[in-house]
Amino acid sequence: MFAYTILMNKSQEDDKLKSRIVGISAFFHQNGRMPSFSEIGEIFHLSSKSSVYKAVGKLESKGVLIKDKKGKLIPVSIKSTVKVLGTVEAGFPSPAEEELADTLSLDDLLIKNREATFLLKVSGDSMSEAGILPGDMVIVDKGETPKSGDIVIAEVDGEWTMKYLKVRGENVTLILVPPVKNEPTCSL
Amino acid sequence: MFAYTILMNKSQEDDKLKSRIVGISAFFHQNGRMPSFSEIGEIFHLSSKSSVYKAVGKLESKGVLIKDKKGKLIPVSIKSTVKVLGTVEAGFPSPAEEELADTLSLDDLLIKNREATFLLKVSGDSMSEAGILPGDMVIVDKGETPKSGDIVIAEVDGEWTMKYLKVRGENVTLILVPPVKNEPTCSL
DNA sequence: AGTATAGGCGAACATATGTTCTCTGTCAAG
DNA sequence: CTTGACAGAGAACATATGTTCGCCTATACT
Repeated sequence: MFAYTILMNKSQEDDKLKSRIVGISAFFHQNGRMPSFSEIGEIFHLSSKSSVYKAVGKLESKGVLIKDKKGKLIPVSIKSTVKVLGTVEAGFPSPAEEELADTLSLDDLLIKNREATFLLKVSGDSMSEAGILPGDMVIVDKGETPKSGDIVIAEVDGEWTMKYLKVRGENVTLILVPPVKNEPTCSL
Repeated sequence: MFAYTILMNKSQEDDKLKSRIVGISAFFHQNGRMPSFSEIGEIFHLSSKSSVYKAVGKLESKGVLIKDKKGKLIPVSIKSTVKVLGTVEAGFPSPAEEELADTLSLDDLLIKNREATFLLKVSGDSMSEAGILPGDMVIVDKGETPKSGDIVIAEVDGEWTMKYLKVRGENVTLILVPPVKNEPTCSL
């Protein structure tokens, strides 16, 4: 009939918030959109929309959720999918480290200009020294203007090959955009 | 006062549909959600929701859009971000090829188990033969059970290194999942 | 004791939502 | 010229939406 509030300490409260975020995240990745307030009610096991409203407001004040000007939820940290950890030699992530892990989306990390980006498969081994082996796939951004030192895809004598772009003067219009500084490609 | 329909031939019709999909895609990537029917009306320059309903139904019959059981639009080809093309040697994509290009999301391509996937930076050069150079980032899926021949991240004498897993008998629990067959890693 | 606070329920409200209906004008085919 | 198909407008409808208010209970703090 009435609500029986179960008080909890700080860590329990954090666990509660985290599990709620996980629930919303699961809904988002399953349905391709953010849940409505009544749907959040089902996720949180709240039978009242006003309770959902308060809970969402709390999550919003913590910066986990953001609303539209129309009140609709927009995915912010929800959309990000991969946790980022340290180096391999530094040791593998412990559960404690996972808590502090930052998350990001591979799409957002690797793609700058969505319309001008392509995926190509490499068949030659001309760039094997740079870690690009035959069979790898490369992400190409043809919207960027190539800088000297970049790896570019250029037409040489009617054939397309991957080369370093070293000096100016060549009429090359397509480059391989480096998502990380000094690491000019992504092979997989 | 009334609608003046401008009839158009086949290619013009395709252009119209494509521009509408582009409009919806732009809305999705800008707002993080699919537009409502009234918002689609603004995108399509339709002042009536029923016209939007018909237009959406047409797009739906072509498989470009899919609806919930609740009538809400879910992103399908909209979410995908990168066009996939042929090999480098096969020649660079012409505008005609771009039309036929398939699109996919890097997240969906590279990540199987979202909760168990991490991003690690490589500092050693133990796997340089496989194209994994120092400074590269690798995608690790610790939810998969390693197969022989996979590249795994294992603890050897208290240190974490990347090695090939060749035979059984080692107590390794974390592997590097190969998103493409015979290409067991992604470096960038 | 009493008071305050936090979290939840339920009702109410204005608006937005998807859906269906009829109607109007334009074009192409008969 | 007539007919039918097509695309859009406009109104109507049932439901879903986000938001606000008042009331409740259980704990925490004087």
